[in-house]
Amino acid sequence: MKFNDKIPIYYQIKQYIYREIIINNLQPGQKVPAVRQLAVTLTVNANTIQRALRELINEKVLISRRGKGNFVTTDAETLTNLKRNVVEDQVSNLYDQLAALKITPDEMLKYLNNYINSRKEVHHD
Amino acid sequence: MKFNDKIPIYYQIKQYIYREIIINNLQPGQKVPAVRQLAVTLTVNANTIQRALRELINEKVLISRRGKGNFVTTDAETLTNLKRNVVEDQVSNLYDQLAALKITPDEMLKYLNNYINSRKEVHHD
DNA sequence: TATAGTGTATTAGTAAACTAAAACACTAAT
DNA sequence: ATTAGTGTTTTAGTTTACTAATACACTATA
Repeated sequence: MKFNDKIPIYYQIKQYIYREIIINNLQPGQKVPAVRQLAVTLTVNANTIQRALRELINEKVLISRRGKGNFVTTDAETLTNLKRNVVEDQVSNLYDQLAALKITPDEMLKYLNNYINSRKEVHHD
Repeated sequence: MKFNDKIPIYYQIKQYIYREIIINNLQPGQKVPAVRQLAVTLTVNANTIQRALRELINEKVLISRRGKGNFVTTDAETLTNLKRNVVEDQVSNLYDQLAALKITPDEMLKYLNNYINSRKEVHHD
């Protein structure tokens, strides 16, 4: 996996697992790959995986069962909040960044429409 | 200044100076505050400021004159590219992040319209 | 020429992230 | 009981970012 060297790897792994849950590659109650397996797959040290998982467990997104594995929560509220928070954090972050460039909301909408529509045209695959 | 502890401070300072130039708080040819002054203003070490400035100088966004100061470039192309790149990087980054969540372009537009319009209503100041 | 204000470079020490290797705790299956 | 597969913890060493303090190079000016 390709990581951004400006952001801690463990943090990017957290976000990766958020995404896998949100798009249902990891379903509620499903077992997450073993720590050592993830370390191989993502080509990082097992301790770095463990650090990401520890935080996800603290956040109740994953449930740890010693000797068995780590499992995606089945709590509906946690899962709902997860998707909402991840999307909203990214959108609000963009909004704040563009606002800091003194771009008005109307200009943002115009620009985003142009950008996204141009990407749609390109995506004729 | 408040920094994101997940991203190197020198890198956030680069982005801060990009912004100051884009919104014309720092105009073409204008002198940037002195290294030691910026260190005080942003409450970081002077070496950290210097590292950010070094990269900006390498990128030709700033021009260094020893004994005099650092100055914003007057090169029109560099300045034009600066604004275009900063905005486009942020927008394309959001697009990619939302696409990774399997959100379609149409859904993005719908969501962004809702979000930005809701922010407009709030901003009755 | 001396001084103050610049940018630049060097040396040293600290903290966080990452890697590596090993040990420990628990579970399931043979 | 033993073994393999899990999660968890610990100890150690490296690298990067950051801070701190100092010195050096250049410019303008009193």
